[in-house]
Amino acid sequence: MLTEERRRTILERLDQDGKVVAAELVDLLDVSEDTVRRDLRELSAQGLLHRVHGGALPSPPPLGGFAERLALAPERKAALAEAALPLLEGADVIILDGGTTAAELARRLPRERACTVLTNAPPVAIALASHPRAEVVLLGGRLLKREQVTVGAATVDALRRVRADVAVLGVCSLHPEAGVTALEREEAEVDRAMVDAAGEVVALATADKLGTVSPWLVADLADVTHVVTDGDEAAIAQLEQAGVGVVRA
Amino acid sequence: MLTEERRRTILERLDQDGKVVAAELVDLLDVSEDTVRRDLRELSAQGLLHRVHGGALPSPPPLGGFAERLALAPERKAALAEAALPLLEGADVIILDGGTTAAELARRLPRERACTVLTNAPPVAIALASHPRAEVVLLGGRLLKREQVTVGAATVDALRRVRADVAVLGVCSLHPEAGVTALEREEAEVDRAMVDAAGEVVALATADKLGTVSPWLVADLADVTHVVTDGDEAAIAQLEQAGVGVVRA
DNA sequence: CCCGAACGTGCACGTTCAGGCACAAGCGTG
DNA sequence: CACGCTTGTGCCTGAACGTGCACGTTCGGG
Repeated sequence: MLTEERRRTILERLDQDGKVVAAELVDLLDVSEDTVRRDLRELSAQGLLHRVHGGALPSPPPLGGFAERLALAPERKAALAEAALPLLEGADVIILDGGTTAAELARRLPRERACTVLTNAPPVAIALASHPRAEVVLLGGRLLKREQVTVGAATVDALRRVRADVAVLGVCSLHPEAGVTALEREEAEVDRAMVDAAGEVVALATADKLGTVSPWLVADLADVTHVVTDGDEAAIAQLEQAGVGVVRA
Repeated sequence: MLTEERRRTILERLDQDGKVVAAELVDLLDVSEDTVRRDLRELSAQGLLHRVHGGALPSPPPLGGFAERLALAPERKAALAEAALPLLEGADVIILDGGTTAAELARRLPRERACTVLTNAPPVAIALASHPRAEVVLLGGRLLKREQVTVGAATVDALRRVRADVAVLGVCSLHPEAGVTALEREEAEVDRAMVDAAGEVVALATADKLGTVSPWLVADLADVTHVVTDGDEAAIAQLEQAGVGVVRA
């Protein structure tokens, strides 16, 4: 393994996990502890990471649009995103919803993956701007500030002109009977258009969203191909009974 | 095997695997190590790959990315943005271009200002998401990764359906005779649509952009209502002589 | 306060590099 | 055809680089 390649791997790892431990890198990279330390020292000198005893942390606190929500249970969102990746393997055209989990997924899209990603979320678009092969299409519309997604007729209209292989939704609420629901009417409209435009629908739902219901319907459970969740087995069983494929994070 | 053919193979290999190792290329191409190193050196000089000890990695995305430009002379950009604010006072509907200077302007828009802002730049949209009164409309389209703006038919089309009071362009090049020009064809197309859609046109240009010309025409100087710049008096005089209102930052 | 883990430094070894030189093949010119 | 020029290649040598090991030092939790 080339030196610089190894250092890139370290930075990638740091970006994904939010930290790196020297001892773990020894195993991962299959080099001596000395080399790891030298790498960390060098990267730190370049300002690319913040060196601490035993490992390193990201140099500037992970910058990005909505850092507040991003800080909320980041490791669970990361796990969800990671678990959802295999579901996208064959897809050429992917629709990505807004939300922090979807943004996490965008950041983790393998660099060698060539595909077209449609999204209505500026943070997702920015995350994908550094991806070397993805073609990114932003769906225009009025910006919903709290959610940082575009909504409205223009967004829905743009989705009507697309056939995607898969849509990934970071859902607000997911209930075995009520299906996928959202807090905002306009967001639900757009999400519904996404479901209609895609062949498969993947729903990302952290445990706290399972079994809850919000006012606006996005999709019946029958429209959802896979649910990716870290919920407990009871909730998962309910979903599976309803005929949905569940992926455990 | 011909020299160029061999180098092509190296690049192919690099694209495929994400890296090439000098020692492996010796076997693959059946030439001496020296020749491989010479090839790598030459390709590196052409900017087609990134040479490292023991092999090569893909050349990093051409510098001048959004994140890098952000750090470039921030105080001058802030001054320009501040100086441009009074020009927007009466405007209800504002078109904001991409670029770091425009993003700075978005951040400085007074919180009590109620207006509608149209932009094709996700970073600008995110900056405005924290603004309490601005209605933000994002123009959809394909994302130009380096510039972090959307371009293409969809973007231009959306602009055709709008009448704005003023468009603010963070210009690439501004020349007393050639007018406003841009480096990217597609960006120029969108900027031109912005100019057409707006009653007034404000161009933001740091000193280093005055007197320069880029390949793609955005607007004649006659179409520009005001230029905001921190350039020297000589350059400013030239512009004023051409009939443009100049605001000094 | 103590002890183990993490750290920096100096050193040795093998690998990789750059530049100089020689040789051969392709090329245009007289 | 002979000639010299250019280009591409391989080999050589000294220098630079990257890595692992050994040693003594510092750090931080119990």
